[in-house]
Amino acid sequence: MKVSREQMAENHRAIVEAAGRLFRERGFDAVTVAEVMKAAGLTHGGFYGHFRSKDDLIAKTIEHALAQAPGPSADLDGYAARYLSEGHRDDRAGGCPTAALATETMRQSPEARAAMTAALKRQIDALQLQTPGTDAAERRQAAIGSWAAMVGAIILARLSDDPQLSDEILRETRAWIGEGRGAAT
Amino acid sequence: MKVSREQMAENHRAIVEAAGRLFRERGFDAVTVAEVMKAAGLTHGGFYGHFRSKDDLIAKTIEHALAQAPGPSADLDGYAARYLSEGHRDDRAGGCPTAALATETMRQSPEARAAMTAALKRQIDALQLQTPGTDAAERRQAAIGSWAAMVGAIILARLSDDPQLSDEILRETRAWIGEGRGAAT
DNA sequence: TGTACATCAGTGAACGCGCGTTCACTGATGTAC
DNA sequence: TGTACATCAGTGAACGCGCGTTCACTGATGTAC
Repeated sequence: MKVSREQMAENHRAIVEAAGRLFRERGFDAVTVAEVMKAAGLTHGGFYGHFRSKDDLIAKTIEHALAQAPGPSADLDGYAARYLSEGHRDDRAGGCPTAALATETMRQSPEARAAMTAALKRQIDALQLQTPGTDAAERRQAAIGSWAAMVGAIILARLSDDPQLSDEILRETRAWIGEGRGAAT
Repeated sequence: MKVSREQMAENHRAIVEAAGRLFRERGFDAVTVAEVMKAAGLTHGGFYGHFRSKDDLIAKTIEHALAQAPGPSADLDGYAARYLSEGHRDDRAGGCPTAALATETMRQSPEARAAMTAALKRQIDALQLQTPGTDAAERRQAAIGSWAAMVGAIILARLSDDPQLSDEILRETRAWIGEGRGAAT
């Protein structure tokens, strides 16, 4: 059952996309190659025509998901409001790859970790551009600090089995970031 | 080879302690029951005399590790300086259980998640007490915001394969948290 | 206090299941003429 | 443009390894007398 070149490219994309959602939702280890293939509408045997190994899929999936993730195009507060929304918290499968997979990626292949680091640098640079203020060092500090707070808050909000606490973490971190940090110095 | 009651209690403690270090270092899935028992100086067969299952061990280990973790006894800045130190970043096995295991614990048993949530509440309350300011709501906001930033920064610093970026994240987040947040309002 | 024996914590071989990976096969694609 | 055939993407059965879990056994503990 050979398929056309276009169909094969489309299948490849479907595999990476399905893996991206499943990995973010359940983690690398809990998702099987067969599950990913099934979610992509294929059978598990064809997997090795697309990837060298599950580790290879993981690395490629991380790169793809990070490339897809929307960067901060609005102002810092607007971005934080979207990032720290209940909608984002509840959409782990479609949300920020860093928040969903950072801890596990540390222990993956060097390629996977390098892709995450590169995305982290891009994110900090992009946030710095959206941060108000004239002093570049000060804006970089605010970019790093607020990115750390956003990632930490989403993780803690998802962790909490108490919905009120979860909402509070999002709300208060949003307010804390927007509190005119730079204005204090 | 029956052992004395004291020895058995000591063995139990050794298992939980070894599991705590191994889980924080490599994650729940990558650590085998046999490895934990070996690290505790025992053989794998005896495991089920101490725990009902690996999941049971995970829940008990999380509770134990969280109970052991030192809370913020100093002022907020002093605590942040220790938490965001290079030493803590490099000691994943002995460091903060939340930073090491939060993402994976979300998908574990309800007991494990509940233990993490309880620890999160305790941590926020304790941080609030160490936060300067008179307005309680404002201090709680600072406690939540800075805890999110601390957890996020340690995770991002550990993720980065670029040592300079990693150091910078710790340093700038420390400075950002200490920037006299409360004084701005 | 000393002795006999029941208990039971720990041992290590074995089991069974699940998952990553392989492979012989199928049949649609796409190229050569 | 139409036809014959080589290619090769996808299929699904099978393999083998590793890990959680079980179990018959061992021998030290600790209790009954």
